[in-house]
Amino acid sequence: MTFTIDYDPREEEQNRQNAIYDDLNPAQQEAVLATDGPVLVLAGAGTGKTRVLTTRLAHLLQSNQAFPGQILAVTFTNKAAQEMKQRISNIMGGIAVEGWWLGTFHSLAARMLRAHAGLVGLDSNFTILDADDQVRLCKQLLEENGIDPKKNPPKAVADMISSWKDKGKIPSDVQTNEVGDFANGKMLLLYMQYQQRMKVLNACDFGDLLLHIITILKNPKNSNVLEDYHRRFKYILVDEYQDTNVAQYLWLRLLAKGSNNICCVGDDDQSIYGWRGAEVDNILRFEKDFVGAKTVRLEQNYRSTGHILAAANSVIDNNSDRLGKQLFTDAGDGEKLTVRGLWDGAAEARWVGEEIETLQNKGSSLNQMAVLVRTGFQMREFEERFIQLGLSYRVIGGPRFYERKEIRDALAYLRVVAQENDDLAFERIINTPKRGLGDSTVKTLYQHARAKGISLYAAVKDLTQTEELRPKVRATLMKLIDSFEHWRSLVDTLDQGELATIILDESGYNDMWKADKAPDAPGRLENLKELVSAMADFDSLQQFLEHIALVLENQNNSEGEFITLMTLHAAKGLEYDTVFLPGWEDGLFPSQRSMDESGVKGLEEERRLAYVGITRARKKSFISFVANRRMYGSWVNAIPSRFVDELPEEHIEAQSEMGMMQAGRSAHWDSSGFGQKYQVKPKVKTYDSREQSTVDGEFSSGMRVFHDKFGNGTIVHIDGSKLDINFDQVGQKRVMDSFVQKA
DNA sequence: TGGATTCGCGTTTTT
DNA sequence: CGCGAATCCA
Repeated sequence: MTFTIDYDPREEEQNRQNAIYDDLNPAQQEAVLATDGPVLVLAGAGTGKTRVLTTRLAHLLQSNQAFPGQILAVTFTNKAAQEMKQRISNIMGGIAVEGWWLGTFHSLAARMLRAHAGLVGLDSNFTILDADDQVRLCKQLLEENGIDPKKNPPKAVADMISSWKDKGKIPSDVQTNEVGDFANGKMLLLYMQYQQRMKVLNACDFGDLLLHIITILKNPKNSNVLEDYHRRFKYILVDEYQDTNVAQYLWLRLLAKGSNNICCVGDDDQSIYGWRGAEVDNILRFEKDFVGAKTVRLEQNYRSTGHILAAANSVIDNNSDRLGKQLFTDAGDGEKLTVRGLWDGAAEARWVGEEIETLQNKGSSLNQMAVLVRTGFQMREFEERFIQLGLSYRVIGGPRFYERKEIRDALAYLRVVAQENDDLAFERIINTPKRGLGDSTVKTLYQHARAKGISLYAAVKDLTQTEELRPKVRATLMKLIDSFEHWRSLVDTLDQGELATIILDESGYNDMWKADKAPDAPGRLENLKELVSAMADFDSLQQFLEHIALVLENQNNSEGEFITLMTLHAAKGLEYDTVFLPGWEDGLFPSQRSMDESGVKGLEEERRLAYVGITRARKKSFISFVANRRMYGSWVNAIPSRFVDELPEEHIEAQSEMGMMQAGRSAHWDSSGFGQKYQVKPKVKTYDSREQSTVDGEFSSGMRVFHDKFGNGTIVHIDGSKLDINFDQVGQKRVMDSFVQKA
């Protein structure tokens, strides 16, 4: 494999600096130079992790300890991989480098699996299914097994299967006590059926990429394959090690057994992917599994100023489950964090907008600012405000290009061309655009396919040879098959962009949108054009399909100045001068769901997320929370996050808008500011109809308030009970009477 | 079969 | 509130 990187001589000097070891502190040097044997680098936020890993790689090459292709460098995100490639290429003088093994777990595993697909009963041109395909497949399986998809959501089934795969478990590895009574206790059966279907579809999901390759490498029959990789990889480097799951760990361990030269860099305090199967325990296991492992700690933070680091340290200190690091900085105190309470989300967005403009007026660049939210829906309010203010912004991790309906449809056509067994893709477009093939036809086709154990596409071919279908339907299907055969014959002669254009025209898909008078139809046609031009960058159709399945990137960011808007998860590994952290309300952040599902563990992971958020800032962090947040079109009364309480006063500058917060005799903010320590407990009087008496209570997070258009007659749910509430809203003040309606 | 309309429910986080 | 899915009607 070859990749070429644009070489910018202006960057050369700066990038060469990355290779100068004298410039590193002693701990960093140790991590770079200890090339023999296993090394675990426990590195805090902003301690130069990436730099150490990159320098180590460069050092291995420059000292001729390894050639390109002998180093396996695994990153967590594709972006990190690109960055690493860029930096190393610059260090090495911008040459094209042959034989690189650098990328995410999934892309590297996919590459390995293509080479050995036959060993697990797949063709090397297997399709990679995305999350949506997985869910649809699960739904089909539920229906086939007569399990109610309403009680047992297909998404939950897919999640459960994925979590087994994350743990490196094939169906026979699953213990009976792991199954539970979900899906009528048939989860294991569903998992087996799911895997069978994947073989028929000649497909893999994300988890399979790793799982299959582990299965292959573990099997003594394939010892030659494993030995081959052992010979090949002299050094293994892993970034963001705290986020590896068990499957990834097993994969690494198998590959590292050869040379025993493995270097993992991670920070247990930044482990934020537990919900996806990441295990911090992998760090602990490392020292047990790789005997004689050297552990290096990086504790000097070069990113943030004193107050920011102290606040972050103090928050993370509330976690009990830590390996323990104490970060320090020489950068001076800098500015205190600003903590602000506001009335509602709109006010919060207005305030953030003001602060941004103030910073801009002082000469700060938008490129050095970011707004980091807990969940995606929080973004909307900021976008609206930024548009009003004319602030350029960019959203990372929002609705993705490749998840748009029109793009997925177009891809489905291409997938069927590339691989005719891809039932999920075929089903998606069999009647798109409308061809008069309805549910009942598809059902007949599926019945035939199931009965004969063949794919949907093959079933169509079969049935069009018989008299079973209505003549009109039969003719339509024959035409469709002919089209696909035709397009497939063009794969080798046309480039994939041209092919896509032909398919979109001949299938009538473009026409469908041209005829559509919906306001978003022209935009969809634009997106399709964009898709075609994006395809030009790839060597083959299959390569393109694999790229989009694994590398779900957003459109590349244009030139100019933008403030970045993204989730805390997406902010991993990034840094900005100024960071805004809105929505610090209990239930939102920490997320209620995380706490309900995982208890203290969940809470600690949320706290690590807070730690990640604060430590993204070099110079200044703004934290905010609101009293009222709109969710699902109704209002939720919120109380400040417990993480706000955990910020030490000496590092904080607290602001409040008490005039706005004061609220009659019920829901109110403590007028002494943030109460004892920022905590604010709105109070509510309730009338309990069973007790026939009035009770004083506190608003808790998660209570839902449904306003009618007058602001009255609203309902609050607490643990299933309902309250009717009357609001008198005068200006910003509100008075609330409540009584229990039903318990 | 397809279009129109109502219904019901959701929002963590993502490779 | 807003979207996809189920349901209803031509």
